[in-house]
Amino acid sequence: MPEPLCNLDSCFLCKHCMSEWKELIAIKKKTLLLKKGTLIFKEGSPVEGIFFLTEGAVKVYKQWGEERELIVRFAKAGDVLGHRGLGGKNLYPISATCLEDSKACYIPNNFLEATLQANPAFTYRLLQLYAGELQKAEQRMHDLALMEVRGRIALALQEIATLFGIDPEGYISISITRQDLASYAGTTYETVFKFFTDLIAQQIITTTGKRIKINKAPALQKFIG
Amino acid sequence: MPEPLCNLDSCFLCKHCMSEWKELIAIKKKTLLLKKGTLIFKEGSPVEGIFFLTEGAVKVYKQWGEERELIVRFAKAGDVLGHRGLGGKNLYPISATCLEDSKACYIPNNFLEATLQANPAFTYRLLQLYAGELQKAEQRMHDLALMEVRGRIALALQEIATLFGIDPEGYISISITRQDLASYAGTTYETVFKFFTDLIAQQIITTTGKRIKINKAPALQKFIG
DNA sequence: CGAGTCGTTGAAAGAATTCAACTTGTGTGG
DNA sequence: CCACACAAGTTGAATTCTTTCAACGACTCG
Repeated sequence: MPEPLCNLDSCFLCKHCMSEWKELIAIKKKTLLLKKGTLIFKEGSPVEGIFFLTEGAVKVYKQWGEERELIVRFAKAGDVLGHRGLGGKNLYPISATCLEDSKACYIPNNFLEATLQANPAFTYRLLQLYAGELQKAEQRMHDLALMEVRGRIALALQEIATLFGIDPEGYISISITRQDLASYAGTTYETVFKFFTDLIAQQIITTTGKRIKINKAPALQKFIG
Repeated sequence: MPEPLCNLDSCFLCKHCMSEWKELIAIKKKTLLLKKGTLIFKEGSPVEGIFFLTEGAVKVYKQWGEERELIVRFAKAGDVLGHRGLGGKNLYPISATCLEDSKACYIPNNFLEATLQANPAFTYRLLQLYAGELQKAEQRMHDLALMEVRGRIALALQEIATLFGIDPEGYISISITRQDLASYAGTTYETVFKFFTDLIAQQIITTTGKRIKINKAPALQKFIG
């Protein structure tokens, strides 16, 4: 069996899609380069395949009216994108936009379905992935419905720090706007702002430009618990 | 091929699990009878199988503290229960309780996994089911986060009417407490109450005991739009 | 240099929850 | 059959929290 084509531990594709290796090489070689801000797919457009993100960061969100949006989740290297389109109407129920420069493999539906048939283990693994995402989605549903705003913002910070990690200086390894944070926590820009002012005053967090550092995780936790 | 064992059009099991028919008959014969109010499974307990609901109605919910809960979804005849436990830690992330007398088939994990291996079509179909539920979960996440309370209550009424149908007299075919409605809409009992008072005053809905009838669907829709 | 946008802050308005009181209904024991 | 107690249903008022609005300052781009 050939070596995996990327060094990513979490590359779903390399780890679980061994059966169609030749085609996989072809797909890997056509890795898409996506600039920060690129719209990968848009709510309502037809689904023709799914994406495996191999590098970067992406926000997955739903829009409401012209102004408001809810960020459903963030995706990082190793995550799968657009797989919700599989069942039903074959229209993307959500949009996805790059938060940083990113790389992704695009798997057209016909190849995906061939793989699903030829490789039951892959299908089963994908099933588990879905089950996990369902759990996360329902947890998040719960958080958005029952927690109060400041708790949701604190939780958002914590989750983003865990997901994208922190750099050697202690800053969260992704630059995220207050607007995106608000969209993730299901609140408004100003509310995030005022809460940040509080957090900074209490030295629970520090900001340098758009970089955020969590100084006192336990204090942050208190807003969540 | 033998005839299906239940007349349910939407019985996922009969429609998609043809490969292990003998065992299926055995399972079908052991259909569980569940009285109204029965706790089918509880958050945090180990997953040993999944349920196919063949009759009745079930609420699937998460608890928070001792008092509050969020109803994640309702399940009716034909729906699958407990399948979120598949991936990960093998602990139920949610609880499920019967809203009415119900019937369900229980599929132990070992039989389920044998079926998944022997019957790729079944696995694929399950995958699509998951994708559909993910879409619904994310839509609901969006609704809970961005809509205001009265809109969420109106939407809850609409969804429940669609899901469980209406009887010949026009009443929603399930008796649901205001508390459950509040738990589904992510709000409090009293708020549902006050909104109901409004709706009844405007003759948008009528109630007789615990039965609810929607008289003016368009007027209800206005709170949602 | 000016205009405009973005970031920041305070004050007011609005919405929902909480609290508390009151009413209705139900079941039990006399 | 009645009286009482307790639980459930119902309503109003006040508090709390969040959003919205509006204004100000800073920074950027033309």
